[in-house]
Amino acid sequence: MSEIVEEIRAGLARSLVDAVAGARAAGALKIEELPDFVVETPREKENGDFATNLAMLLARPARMAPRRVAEIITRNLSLTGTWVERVEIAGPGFINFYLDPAWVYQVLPLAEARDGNYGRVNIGRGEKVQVEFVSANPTGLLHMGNARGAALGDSIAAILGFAGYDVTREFYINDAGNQIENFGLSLEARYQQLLGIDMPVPEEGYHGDDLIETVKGFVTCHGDGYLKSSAGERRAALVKYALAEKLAAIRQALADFGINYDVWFSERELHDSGAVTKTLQYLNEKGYLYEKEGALWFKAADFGADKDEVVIRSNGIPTYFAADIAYHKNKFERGFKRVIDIWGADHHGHAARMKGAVAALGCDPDALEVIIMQLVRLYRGGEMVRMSKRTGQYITLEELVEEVGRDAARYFFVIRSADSHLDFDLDLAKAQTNENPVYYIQYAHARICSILRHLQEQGGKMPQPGEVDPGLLREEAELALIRKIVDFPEEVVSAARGLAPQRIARYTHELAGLLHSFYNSYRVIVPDRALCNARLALVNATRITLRNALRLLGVTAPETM
RNA sequence: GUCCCAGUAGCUCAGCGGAUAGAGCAACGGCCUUCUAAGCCGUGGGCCGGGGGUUCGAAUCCCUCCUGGGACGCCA
Repeated sequence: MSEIVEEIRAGLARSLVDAVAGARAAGALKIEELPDFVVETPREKENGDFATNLAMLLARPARMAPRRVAEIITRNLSLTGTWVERVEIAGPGFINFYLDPAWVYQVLPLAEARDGNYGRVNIGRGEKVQVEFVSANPTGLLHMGNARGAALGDSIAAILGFAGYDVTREFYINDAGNQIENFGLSLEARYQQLLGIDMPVPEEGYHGDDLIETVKGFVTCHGDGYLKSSAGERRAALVKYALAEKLAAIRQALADFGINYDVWFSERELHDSGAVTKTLQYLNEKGYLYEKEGALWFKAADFGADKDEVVIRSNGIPTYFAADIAYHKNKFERGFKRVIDIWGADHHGHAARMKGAVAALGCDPDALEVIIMQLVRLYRGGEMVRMSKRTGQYITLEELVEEVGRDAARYFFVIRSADSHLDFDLDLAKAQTNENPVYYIQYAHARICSILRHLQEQGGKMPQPGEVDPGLLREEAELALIRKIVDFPEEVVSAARGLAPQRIARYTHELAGLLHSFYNSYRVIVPDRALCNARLALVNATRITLRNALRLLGVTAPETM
């Protein structure tokens, strides 16, 4: 069974195409080709259940007034065997379709039958997509930017999966390069300090207190033995130990945040396997590299970027960019048709050059989609919480989850589009009041579960599909709720197309609102057995939809609160 | 200086080519002998930053200017 709205929409579109063809054959419309029209749901329900702009688009090519075109189309329209009861021409030339109100009732048995899969669509057709997100330096703990990226990335991946894509979640471990050098120097300084030797943490190093703890652990394992080693050996040992620890901590923090990756990809391995060198060789053979001032540059500007970028420094060490090119080559070699990277706003200059590199590799640059995520600002008590990564003064993901809870954190991070700066109000996220949208939504789910529990306590049973007559649901609040449930698969499509979890976040809030409205006006468990069954089917479908939508956001749907 | 993002109700933001621009919060007034009041109902509230253009139609697309944030490294 296909999705309800889509089926009707497709049916109407077909009828419209036939109508235009008929009118053209009869000589009533003189047009060359069919414009790209839409069948959409009007905002105002007085304008029908569906509407099309077809007549307005045909007005110019047909050299006729839009309403006149609409008349011709409607006269040629065949709607037998559809839900359409009435067609009207309105406004500047819209054709509005009014359906038999019963069309929405189909969703109740559908949602119940599909259960956890209600809302699942198949626009992806099994296409392989990779979502790479967070990819934080394994030199410290996760900060708010990482946290937002985590929530966004996981939710986008979940939505794409629900929309029929074959999704791989991937974390790129930056375990090579300059910051690892700095990391080593910082660890070394802490090591010496702990053992009574004065050595400052370098200016460019990592100043967070967490490194002191890490090194304490190292000392517990290895003692002061490395004081006598060469600096290189000492740093290597410290880095190896600390990387393993930090990575484990990051993994744990993400798992506690409800996020599990399919692949953890090491940058180090790209270097060790020779992939970086090979990729550069390839680009060089193609003539996309050149030397300047002792360094090797990639001609990014030839591929639409604003400037070229260094791939090998004059000291002979490849840059992060070089490794990233090799990484993306590897991604496409693994067969991903779409590669989605989620980066912080501070990397945005890098996006055009990376796409350029993808093009230079002979891949379609549009297959790489870079989502640039704007900054997060934390507020507490109405004041902005100041943070500095350099000094290590920042709130970590663990601390955030501990303070506001996982569900609130996940929800707040996806409520805004990635494009927008996010003001995260810690007090609001913690509030157990109606101001807090997370509780509002979860409460709707818990309320339904409470009704179902109540039913059970009274010895009642959920109705079998044959025992439900949805036609009994005629109240405004009931119809609005059903209509919203019907919309869910469409929302999934929009969210997947736009890589926009905020649409789902919004949807859950609207659906919860309609449930609360209904709940306050009508009782579900009523003596009228038939009405009771219909309403049970309604709230159960709401429960399923709410739970499925929340799952896409990584937010739990509690049964009691 | 160049590039990116944003500018819509008092505040935080949706809407991104369609009909009378929406939601939450805040403000004000109501609703619990009821399946959870962490809830509901009602009331106000807007030159969609300014100016041009494209279009039958613009908050939405184009140009330009203004304001705020960010990026412009042989860091990642």
